Amino acid sequence: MNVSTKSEYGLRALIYLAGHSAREAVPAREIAEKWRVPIKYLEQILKTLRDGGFITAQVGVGGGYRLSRPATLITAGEVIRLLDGRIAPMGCVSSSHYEPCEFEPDCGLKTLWARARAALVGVLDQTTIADLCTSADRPQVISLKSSSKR
Amino acid sequence: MNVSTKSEYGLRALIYLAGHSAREAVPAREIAEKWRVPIKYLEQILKTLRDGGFITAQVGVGGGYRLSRPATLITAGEVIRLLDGRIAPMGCVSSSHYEPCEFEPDCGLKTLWARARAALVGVLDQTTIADLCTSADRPQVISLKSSSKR
DNA sequence: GTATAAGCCTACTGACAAAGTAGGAATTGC
DNA sequence: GCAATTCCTACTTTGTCAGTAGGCTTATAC
Repeated sequence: MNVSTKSEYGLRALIYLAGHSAREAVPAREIAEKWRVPIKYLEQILKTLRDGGFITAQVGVGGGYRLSRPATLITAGEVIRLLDGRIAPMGCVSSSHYEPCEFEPDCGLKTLWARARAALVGVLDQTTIADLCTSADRPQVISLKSSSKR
Repeated sequence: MNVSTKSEYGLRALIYLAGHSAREAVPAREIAEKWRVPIKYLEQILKTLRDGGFITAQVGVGGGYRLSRPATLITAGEVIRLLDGRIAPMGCVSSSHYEPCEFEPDCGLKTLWARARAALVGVLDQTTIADLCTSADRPQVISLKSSSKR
């Protein structure tokens, strides 16, 4: 029942980006220093987030990352699914990564896992990055108008 | 976000025991065959469950295990805590295995983890072994009030 | 057109925990 | 005495997580 550091760092990075204007590119180095994460590791995570469509990257001097959607439209659940692979406690009740169980349909545990999953997903898919910013020490989220990035 | 096989096998074992009278000792071998679990591994799990007070063991010919409490009074949460160690997604929101986070109290994620934990615990601590028996193919639990929905 | 600051890409590695294996000792019933 | 059972402890295997490492590519400033 653990969340990986990937998800943790990924969410932190998004929270940090949400505290900056979408006009401003934030370099990975800055995020890494803020949260004391190894930069090379963070780079990998940011790459995944980019491939997942959460952020856009700008190469070169003065480059960096920015959110590609408003923070209100990014849920924790999406991010965790991307970085951790699955939210459900067992594969047999996962929608994104379903794996049948040997004892289906008579496995007494399926009900339990299904309820647990539903409870978890309910929270994670309903909490957005913006929600998380209000409780952090970061400056409040700057309201992002859809700046029509690619 | 995964439940270990220990918890899985442990819960299965308890479900199986719940399908038998408390007067009847069920040998580990029988449980192992039923659920196709390596018996030596199951033995370790049963030992932990015994130490945890969920079952009692009887050594010798005709011996085996039986529940030491009614199935309605054993929750999945207790069992998972015993076998897996912790339910919360992060140590910083665990009551049983609390571990402070480097960024407290300004870590924006704590709220999220706390909500996720509450949702999970709500399900796991409210589902009993008896609830799980009603959906399994095993004989119904003796004198069980059915409360499962959905 | 070169220096520099960024991201991009892929491979490798060390540590740890999960999942099992193994072997026998102790206990009990027939 | 023998067989069935639990009890106990140590060992092993395997896979994943959490990084490390090193170089490549792209963009900007001068």
